[in-house]
Amino acid sequence: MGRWEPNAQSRLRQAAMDLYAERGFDQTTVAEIAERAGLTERTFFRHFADKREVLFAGSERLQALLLKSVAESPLLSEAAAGPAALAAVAAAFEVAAADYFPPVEYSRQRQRVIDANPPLQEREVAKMDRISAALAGILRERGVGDLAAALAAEAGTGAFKVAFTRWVADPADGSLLGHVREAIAELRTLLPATA
Amino acid sequence: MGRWEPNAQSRLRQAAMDLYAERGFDQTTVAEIAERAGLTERTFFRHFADKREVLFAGSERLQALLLKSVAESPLLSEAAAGPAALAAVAAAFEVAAADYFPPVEYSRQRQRVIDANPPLQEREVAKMDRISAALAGILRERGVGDLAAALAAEAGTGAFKVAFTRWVADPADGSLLGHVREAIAELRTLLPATA
DNA sequence: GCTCGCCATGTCAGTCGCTGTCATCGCTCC
DNA sequence: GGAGCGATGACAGCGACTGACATGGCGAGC
Repeated sequence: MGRWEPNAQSRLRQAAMDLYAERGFDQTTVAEIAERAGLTERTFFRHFADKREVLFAGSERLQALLLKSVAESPLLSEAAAGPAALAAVAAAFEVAAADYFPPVEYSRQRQRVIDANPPLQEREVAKMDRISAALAGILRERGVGDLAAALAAEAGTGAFKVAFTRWVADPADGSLLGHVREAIAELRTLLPATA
Repeated sequence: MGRWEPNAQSRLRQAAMDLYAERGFDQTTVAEIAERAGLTERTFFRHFADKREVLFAGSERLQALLLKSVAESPLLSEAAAGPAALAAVAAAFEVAAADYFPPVEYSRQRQRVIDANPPLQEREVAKMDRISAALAGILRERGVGDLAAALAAEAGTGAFKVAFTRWVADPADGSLLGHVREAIAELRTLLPATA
C-alpha cells in the first residue's frame, strides 16, 4: 500500500492520538505526527482533510450504519409516521450502541482530548449534525413529513449525544446501550404532561 | 472609540458580510475585510477571535436572553420536573423568536453564506450546542435532574434549529415565532403513540 | 524477467490564518 | 499641556493547508 510499511493511515491516526493525549492538540504539529508515523506532513493531508479529522475518521461508518437501520426499519410502514419515525431512529441508535463503539476506555481517552479543545468539540457536534441531517433525509424518503422527519432526527440524535456523554463519564461503567435506552425512555417522559 | 472613525467593530462585520456574500468565504482574506473597513488585519483579530466569528457575534446575547427566560420561568416550580423543563425551554425560545432575531431578509443572506461553507456550518452548530449546554446547566440549577435537564435542552434546541431552518427557507414568509410554535407542537406528537 | 504504468509518497514553494511584541496615536483627566 | 490609557499600526514569525512536480514500489502484460 505505502511506499514503505503498510497501514500508513492507521499509523498516522495512532501517532496523532498519542501526541494529542500526551501534550495536547494545540501543542502538536502535523509535522510531528507525520514524523512519528514515519511519513511526511504532505502525506498526512492526503489521508485526512485536516488536523482535526484524524480523530473523527469512524464517523462515516457510524452514519452508514444508522442510515441502513432506518432505511430497513419495519417501523415505518404505519400511518402514525411521527412516532414511528422517532422509534426507528431510536432503534437505529440502539443497534449502533450495541455493535459499533470501541471499548469505553478508548472512548474516554478520546473524549478527554476532545473536551480539552474547543475546535475539536466543534468538529464533533458538526459530525452529529450531519448524521441528524442524513437521518432526516432517509425518513423523508420513507414517507415521513418534512417537519416530523427533521424533529425525529434531531430528538433522537440529541438523546444519543446525552447518552454518549453520560456513558464516557459514568464511573460505574454501565453499557452504552443501557444509557441510550435510559435516555430514550426519559425523553418520552418529557412530553405528555405538557400537551 | 477607534483611532479614526468610530464603530470599528460593526464596520468590520459589515465588510465581512459583504465580501463573504459577494465572492464567498474562502475567497475572502482577512486583509481584504480589514482594508474595506479602513483598518488592518491585526485589528480585525482584536475584535473577532477568528475569521468565522464575525458572523456569530450576536450569539452571546441570544444565549443570555434564553438563560434569563429559563432562570425566571414560573414553570419550574412543579413536581413534574421533566415536562416543565421542556416547557420552560420552549417558552424561552418563543420569547427569543419574537424579540431577538433580525428581519428574515438579513437572516436569509447570512444563511446563504453559511450554507455555502462547511466551516461556517460547524461554527453555527457549535454555537447551538453551547446554548444547549448552558440551558441544561440552568435547568439543573433550578432542580431538574441531570438527565432530564440535558434532554429537555437538547430537544428544545433541536426543535428551534428545525424551526429556524424552515423559517429562512419559507417562501411564504411566515413568522419565526409561528415556526417555533409549530415545531414544538409537532415535537409533542412524536412521543405518545410509541410509549 | 523486463518494461510500462499506476498509485502512494516525497519535495518544494507558496498562501493565509492567527499571534506576540512594541511603537504610535488620539482622547481624557487633571 | 503633560500624563496616562485604550485602541490601532507595523512587523516578524509559526503552523495549517495546497498545488505542482519528481520519485519510488509494485503489479500487469508481454
